[in-house]
Amino acid sequence: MFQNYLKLRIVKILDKLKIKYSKADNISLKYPSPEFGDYATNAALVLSKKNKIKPMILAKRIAVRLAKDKKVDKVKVAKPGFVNITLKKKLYREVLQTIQEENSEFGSDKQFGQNKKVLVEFVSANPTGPLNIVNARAAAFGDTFVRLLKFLGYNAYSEFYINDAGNQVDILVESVELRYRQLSGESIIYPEEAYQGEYIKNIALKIYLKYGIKLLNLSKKERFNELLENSLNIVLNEQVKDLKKFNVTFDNWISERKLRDKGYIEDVLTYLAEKGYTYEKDGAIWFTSSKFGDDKDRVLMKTDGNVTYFVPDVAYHLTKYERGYELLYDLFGPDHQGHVPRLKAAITALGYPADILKIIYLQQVNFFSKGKKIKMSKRKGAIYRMRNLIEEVGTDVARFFFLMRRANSHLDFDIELAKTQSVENPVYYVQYAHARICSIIRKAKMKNFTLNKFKPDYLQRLKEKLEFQIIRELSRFPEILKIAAITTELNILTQYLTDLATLFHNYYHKIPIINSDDTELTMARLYLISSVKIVLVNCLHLLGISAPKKM
RNA sequence: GCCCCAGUAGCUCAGUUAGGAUAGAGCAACGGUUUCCUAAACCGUAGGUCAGAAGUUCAAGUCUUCUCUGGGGCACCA
Repeated sequence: MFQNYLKLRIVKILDKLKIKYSKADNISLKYPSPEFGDYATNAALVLSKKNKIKPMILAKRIAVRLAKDKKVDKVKVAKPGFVNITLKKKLYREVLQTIQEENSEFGSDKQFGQNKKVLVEFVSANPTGPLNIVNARAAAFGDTFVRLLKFLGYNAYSEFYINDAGNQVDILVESVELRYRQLSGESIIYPEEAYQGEYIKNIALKIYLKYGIKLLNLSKKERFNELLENSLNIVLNEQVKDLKKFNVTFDNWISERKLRDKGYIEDVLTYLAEKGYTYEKDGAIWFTSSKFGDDKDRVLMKTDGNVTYFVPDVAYHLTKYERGYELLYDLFGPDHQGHVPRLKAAITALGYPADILKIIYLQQVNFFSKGKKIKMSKRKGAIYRMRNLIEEVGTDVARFFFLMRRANSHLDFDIELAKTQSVENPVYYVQYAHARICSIIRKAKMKNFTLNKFKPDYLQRLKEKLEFQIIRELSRFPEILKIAAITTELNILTQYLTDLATLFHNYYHKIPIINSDDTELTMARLYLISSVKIVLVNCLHLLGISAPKKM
């Protein structure tokens, strides 16, 4: 909370001392280990050479001035030239008051995002079957990321792109038709190329219950369209249901079919051709993507007259630009990485800035059950459904597990571990900290301690080292959120929660919070732990995880 | 062959917009804590050539180059 303030102070001091500095010097202001103080800066180390002053001497000069600041308690200079800053205890108390006043808004900073219009696209699964556990990681990550951006003052939207056109959809309809015919009494050998999953039978059954054998009387084209509409609806509804169970909602749904109907495909082909970025070879139409940083040129239209998957995707991304977003995030699996250079090439070719498109790669998730890796193949119907995962381990646990690791790391998800409700499971650890605080507050109420009678002066009674450590951790929350948003490393949030929970559990064991003989001290401590509660709740909420009052 | 990601304790992983001080957690191992607000917890001990090498720097797990190992990607599939 005080980082900005101290940064400005240091800059002012450097000016006064006539010390040369620039942004490139990377002056840091970090949280050192507690023994050194609250903040530490390397300014003297970084600037000594440029200004021809020994680091220790420069550090001392900075320290002397900094010590006079009204928020600073003491400043110490250490070994090579660090300046360690300790803030006044009064500020610690103000942190708690800020948290209580801002409550569910604590940590938010509407200035930070400057209302920038941001789009985050994720999941975007084919509507050819239920969502699987690979989609689940993207769902957890994307949803949390959007919540975070919104909290930080971005005008952020989540979007699901429905790939409801092309080959796979045709196979879906054909598969459903065969199952439908089987239900109608025809004896049909179900081919291997068709989708094998049980869900195809369910779709066919639903359609059969709705229409009976009526569809068989329709023309081939009409039947296809009926089956298509119905199948897509059923599958999409199921996907939405699963996402809802996973606490994931989307602001926008975009249909590829509708983009095609509106003529966006032809537009892309025309634009590229007009600019001279296409040519014909071997009966296909190619895009000169190699001119824009791609390895080689890519086919836009195949010899059979159909466009490749690439074209509607470009069309779709164009709409993102046309809709006025200033920052775009795509969450992709590792299998899409080869696809990105050509996408960016097309965007550049069409005159849009490709650099505002940020790709976040979510590495593969390996699921283990009883030490064995679970294998999946959609075609064979051997999928591990997102719904099954939610039913097995619960939304809270699943979301937390997905967000424990960096996006760039492969994730080993141990189902058995996730199911255990014990120490090993970090989710329970964090939630339990919250439940425990609620329990203490309940207990306190029974003994007639409520915060209604609280007075700020009572906070002066907080003197324990651990209490200051906790407040220090709480004061970091707003900065933690910003770092997470900028780096797109959401594991910082789960990490933070675990750290805060540890501090609290620790405190609980060492220091009795309710002390019937000392009302003021009890009040102060209740105020402290209810502040911890607020931060836990706010952070859990960003992660889409519940904060139970009892466990 | 080319491109992307990873390699840190026995295991799973952190190590932060920006290179800083003695590299941290959890699990597993070993030892301890229960008249007390939830033991779903807490405390302590042990555990490391940060894959390897060279370089840049006052300072490298972090940056650069090379090598090794693992995963993924290199379609007129989506």
